[in-house]
Amino acid sequence: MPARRVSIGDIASQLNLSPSTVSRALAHNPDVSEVTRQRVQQLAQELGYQPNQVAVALRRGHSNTLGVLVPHLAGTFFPEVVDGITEAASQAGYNVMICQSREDAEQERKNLELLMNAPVAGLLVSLASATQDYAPFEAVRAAGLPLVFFDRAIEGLTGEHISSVVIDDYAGAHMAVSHLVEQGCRRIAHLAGPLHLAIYEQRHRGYEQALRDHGLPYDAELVCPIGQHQLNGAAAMRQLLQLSCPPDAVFSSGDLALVGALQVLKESGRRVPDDVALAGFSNAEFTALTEPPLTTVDQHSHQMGREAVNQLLRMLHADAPAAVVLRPQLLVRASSQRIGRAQPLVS
Amino acid sequence: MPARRVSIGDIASQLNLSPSTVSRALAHNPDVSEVTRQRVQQLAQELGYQPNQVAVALRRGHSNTLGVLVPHLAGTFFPEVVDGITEAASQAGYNVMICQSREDAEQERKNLELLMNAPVAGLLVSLASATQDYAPFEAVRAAGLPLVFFDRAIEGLTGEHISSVVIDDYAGAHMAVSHLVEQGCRRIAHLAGPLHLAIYEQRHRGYEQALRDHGLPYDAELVCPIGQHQLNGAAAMRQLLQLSCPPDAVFSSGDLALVGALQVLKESGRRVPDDVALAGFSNAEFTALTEPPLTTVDQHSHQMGREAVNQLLRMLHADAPAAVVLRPQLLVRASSQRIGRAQPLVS
DNA sequence: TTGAAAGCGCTAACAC
DNA sequence: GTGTTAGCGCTTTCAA
Repeated sequence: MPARRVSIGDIASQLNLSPSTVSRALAHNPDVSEVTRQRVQQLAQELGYQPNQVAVALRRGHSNTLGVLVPHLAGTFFPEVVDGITEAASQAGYNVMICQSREDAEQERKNLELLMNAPVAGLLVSLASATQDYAPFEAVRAAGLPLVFFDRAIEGLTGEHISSVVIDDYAGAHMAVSHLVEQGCRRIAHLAGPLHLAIYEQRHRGYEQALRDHGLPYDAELVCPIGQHQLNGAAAMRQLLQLSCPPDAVFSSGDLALVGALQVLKESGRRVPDDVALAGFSNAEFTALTEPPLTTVDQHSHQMGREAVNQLLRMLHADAPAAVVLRPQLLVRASSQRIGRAQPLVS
Repeated sequence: MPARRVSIGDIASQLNLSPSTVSRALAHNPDVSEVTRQRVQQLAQELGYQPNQVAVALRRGHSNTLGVLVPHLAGTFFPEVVDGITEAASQAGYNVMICQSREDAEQERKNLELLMNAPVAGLLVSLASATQDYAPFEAVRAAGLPLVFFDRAIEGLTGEHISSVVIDDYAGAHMAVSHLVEQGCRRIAHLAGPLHLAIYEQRHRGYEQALRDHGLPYDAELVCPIGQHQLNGAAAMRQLLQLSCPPDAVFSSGDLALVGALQVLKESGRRVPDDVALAGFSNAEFTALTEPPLTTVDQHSHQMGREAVNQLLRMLHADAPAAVVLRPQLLVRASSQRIGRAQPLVS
């Protein structure tokens, strides 16, 4: 027989007080006398009183829950961001409700609706790749609900209560490619992602500009716009090796495609990084486990989550929205390090 | 100026009806006349009426939200389980609230409290590794809230509304080790996890029994109880290679330690699988990316999530609790395949 | 077939 | 200091 939850009314009647007094005592309202406060607190403790958050939310008109909507939880990126969100939210006394759109616009719309009715104090959203229609987000804006986009934002959508936290993809790609040039590479291929997605377009731009900044030509035959999967990376690498003048380095917009390229290079007898140097993007877990370990661009995913919560909290305190751009970090590993490295153990 | 949410009262007054009639019409209550129902539905549609779920939950005394509590979202396992949970819950009309205990008992207690007050219709929990005190779970049981443990359960805790869904770790380990024996391995080492955790203890038992079942001796010097990290696996492998009679195969209770072992083997000039065959546990993403790809035991994580929701739904429909044990699947890859494989491309 | 009224548990304005 | 009252939005008796 489950023990019925104890309510403020229960405490009130046991103490011959009114519910309001009990409520005030529990809230440390200074109006209530010290004696009463103590009596109430003690009994609440004994009875194991827990406030009914639903009633509180109904009364207040808002809850202390933040809604999170991510495309998926596969790979390492989104789980790490969510981790950062959870951590920061919990420190600020908020809890977190997580939904997945599974990269589907319709599912995304449903989840938005669900979260708005949950209800939540604010939303943290990373767009599904399939999203074309931004009407559901207009609805969020119309409702005046604070909204922070992270990683994947809607470029045009701004508003009183809309912020964004993204990474500087352009800078990340520029750093990686510049590094390859500094290691002596002169023909740097690019495994691009789908260029209609902003992040991949930016990385491509960073690649192109870095080449120009170092006086190297941009050669379209070195750019492979592929889906970011291992097999695609392998296929693209095979094609690149067929060129009359094959590349001496590869910069990939994703780590998975780069692993495919690495495998093809090793099969074909090329040495990495001596014959072909490699750099990727995302700092996926496995990049540290390959041989050689892969140079990659870290996206500060955990911090992105924390920062997104910060922005949301700011807006909840009626501060102005902001567009935060985080600077990524290049992790140089053996796959790209030609100069200044230790000698190999086996000659 | 955010448009105020439209409520049942708003619809009622616009239509000169009472709130109760509108509520009934919206709920497809057969008592209400067809005409009225249509008028109400239409206006609700036009005004974009969305029920306030908080009010509904307060009224009903329960919500349509399921609470999920996981130790963390790193790696692939828990995200995949959560994915399965989300999918199944959403199909059944429930939404999901996810919390992380970060492997910390105190955080776990707090989150349980939070979810119980959220409130949720039921709980899906995987224990934090640090949890010793099961009192918070007793409280859940006392409250009569349906609870499903997945992957990491409390062995002793049973009750009217407590189910569990776990994988058969013993069988998984037994399958992997039997496979190694069938491939001709006779001295099989074991990189065990911390044996005070049930899953690692079970895997160790499966390892031991598989040896006995094939008439092989159990040799304690081949068993390394280590933390499941890459460096630990590497260190353990180095030690194993020092033995006067080193192993011809390694079964690891985790994939990460196995990667460490693989790297040490390659550095030392051993061939995998010809000199030393390898098998791991978990089917981590990177096991398909190493060279050679690693044989490993898949835990059906996605299906575990779906099954956990099924069990919860059953209990919500007043069915009896159950203890479900999923059978894992051995994925044979090149790291263990000595016989019946294609000849290598390069001789 | 519809309406009036009560109440889920809590808080805040307003009395006293 | 404390109590009274009202109401958040919804559903569900009960009465008409």
